Amino acid sequence: PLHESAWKAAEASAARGAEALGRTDEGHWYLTVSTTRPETMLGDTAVAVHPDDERYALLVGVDVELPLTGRTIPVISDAFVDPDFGTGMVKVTPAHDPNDFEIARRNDLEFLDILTPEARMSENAPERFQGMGRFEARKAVVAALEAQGLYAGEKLHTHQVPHCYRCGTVVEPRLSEQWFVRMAPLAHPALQASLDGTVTFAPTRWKKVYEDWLENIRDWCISRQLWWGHRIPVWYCRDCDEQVVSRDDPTACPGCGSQRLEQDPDVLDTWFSSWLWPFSVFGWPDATDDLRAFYPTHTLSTAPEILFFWVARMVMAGYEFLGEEPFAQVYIHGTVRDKLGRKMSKSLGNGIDPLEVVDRFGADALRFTLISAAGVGTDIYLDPEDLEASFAPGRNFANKVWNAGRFTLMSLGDGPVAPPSEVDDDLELADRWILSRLSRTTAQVTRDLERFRLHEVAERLAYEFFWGELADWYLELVKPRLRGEAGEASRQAARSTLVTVFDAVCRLLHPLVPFVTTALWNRLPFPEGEGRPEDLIVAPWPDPVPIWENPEAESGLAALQELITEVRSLRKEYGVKEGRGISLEIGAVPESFRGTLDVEMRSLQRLASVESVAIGDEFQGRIGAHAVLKSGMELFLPLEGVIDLDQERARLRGEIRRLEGQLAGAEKKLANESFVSRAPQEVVERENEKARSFREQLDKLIEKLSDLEGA
RNA sequence: GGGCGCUUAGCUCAGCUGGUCUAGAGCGCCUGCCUUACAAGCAGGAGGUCACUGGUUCGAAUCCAGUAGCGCCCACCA
Repeated sequence: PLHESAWKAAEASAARGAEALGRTDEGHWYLTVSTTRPETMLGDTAVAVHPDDERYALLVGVDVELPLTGRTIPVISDAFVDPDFGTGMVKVTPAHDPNDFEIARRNDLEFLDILTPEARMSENAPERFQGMGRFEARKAVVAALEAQGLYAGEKLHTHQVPHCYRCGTVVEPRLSEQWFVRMAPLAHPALQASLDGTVTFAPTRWKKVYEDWLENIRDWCISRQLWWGHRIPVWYCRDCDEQVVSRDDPTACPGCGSQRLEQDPDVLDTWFSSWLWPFSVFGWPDATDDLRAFYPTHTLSTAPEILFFWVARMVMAGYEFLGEEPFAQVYIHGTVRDKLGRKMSKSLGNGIDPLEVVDRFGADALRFTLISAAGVGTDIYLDPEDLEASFAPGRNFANKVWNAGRFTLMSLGDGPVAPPSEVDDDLELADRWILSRLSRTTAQVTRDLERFRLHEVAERLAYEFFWGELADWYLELVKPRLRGEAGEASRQAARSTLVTVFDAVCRLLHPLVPFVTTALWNRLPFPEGEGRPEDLIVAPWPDPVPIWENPEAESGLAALQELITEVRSLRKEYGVKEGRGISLEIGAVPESFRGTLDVEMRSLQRLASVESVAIGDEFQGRIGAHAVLKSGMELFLPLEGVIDLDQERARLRGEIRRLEGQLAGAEKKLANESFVSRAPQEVVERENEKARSFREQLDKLIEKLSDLEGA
């Protein structure tokens, strides 16, 4: 209800479309406001409108009677109010709403706390409501308004209310006294550290998030009403106004000498101790050796949701207490989520028990799986219901390392191992190849680790290098040599190479699969005269060895692989049983591959499972499987009686179609004037080379096909 | 409401400075193998209009804009 003195203004306002205004049958003016929490009206100390809202301009400053309370409160204006929401008029409850609290501070309003800590109506509420719970009071207030004919009705309004993260109870804001830390002076150096690159973030997008928060820094409430924690070191004197802040428990008030001191019942926010972590773990505030040796640290690895709570505050504390940043890099890893995208958490109970994973798949499998899933800036989705799907690959890899390691140790035997430099002259293609691959892999993996590209490390080092190159090819290639079948010099060269490579790969893999690599490395013989580090975990990280990098060995072995793979593929295509010995004929051998072929003849026979290999080009008119490799090399498997000619023709046609497509693509590019003139020379050259190779293969295949058409 | 991210094979995801990408891996699937390191394995295979539309460029999964869908974080209007 409005005081009669304001009725004139009300009438004028109503003419301007003031929606909140109404009039009783008796002609009394009143205001209607809406709320989702009717009981809070008992604590209202104003009604607010927007300063630019013409409809209500005349009413600002008038008094209204607040029903049920006997109190009179003013209409005020504040920019917070949204004129387009509801009637454009808001009730203001400073003690029980954060926004209203701010409005009250700006407008010098009263604060009336009508709730007890237990969320019952306090002595500040009208007597008839005192002691009621808030929900009970809500009903009672509505009923009381209704009884007085002051209730305008209700309307559905969907909004979100804060709930306790543990018990789900609706949280009511309530005025209280808390300790705060003034943050602006602390934030400044922490912001500067990011701006000037002293502290960097990976992925880089977190840099902006960090800086935005510090630029809009708010004071930090450090009081917590919890049972556990560091108690706030403040004592209040019961006999005077003195407050004592002290490290030691004071016994008497320094102001009046009273002994009646009472410590603040609250405890400190957990982060108030956690932000000291980078140096408190080293014994700070004592100037310990550890602190000198290890502070500042290098990289902090942490989760995105505590970037502000913890990371930013550690940087602040670092500068504040030690004058130096606590770490140079912050790596923000992904969050592990369940199938529905929910963060795995104890309270949701949607997590995976790491101990169960360790039990079923092994600790290395757990670690490896998470690393191989850790794409930069991406979350990790795992299905708690299907651990097999998530962790089997990790277990399989660890198992592979174990088996390859067992084989390595067994094959090396006991004799002394020569350092690689001493067997240099005896190194064979496979040795030179794997050393070359090792050096390149080392360089790549080191770079990937430095850039936190952990999943790339898993892919390149574990799958491509260890499994795909070392286990699948090198170990297979050197088996006979390790058995001594190619002579002692060859055996020693292979042993030396294998020890070198296995030692290095254990060091590289150690961060991914620490347990299995340690178990193997401890038993790995070391070359004569080479010092053995104390333990794998402290063994120096391998460096790339540029003199090992050997493009000829790599291309030679690649050609050998292609040859072997093609033979295997053809055998399979025509269902040639494992046991059945067949012969292989190779033609058009490139000059550069002749030497390799001679030397690796045995490897070829063994790995392609062919009984004999002949070099020649008398394939014309003969029945069998034909193929042409990238280098133009031709191969022929005489399979008369086994091969189905229709199938062979179809296969050749398929090959021809594939090559024609590739050739067409390359030729189209090369026919494009602007490609030839604008693309870098080497790109054009490469395209030319591709086209040439496609054409050569194509010509040969077409010839073979036409050869068969007549048969 | 503000900010950010994602969309590529049946599934989970790589693909960095545009050109070896007619696009890879693991799992799953098909075929053949218990080959004295490994069947949790070996060998061979099938499977993709790179969400859509437009733009930039000699050239786009990749860069830009828009659209659709999915998701995360922060704030929260009585």
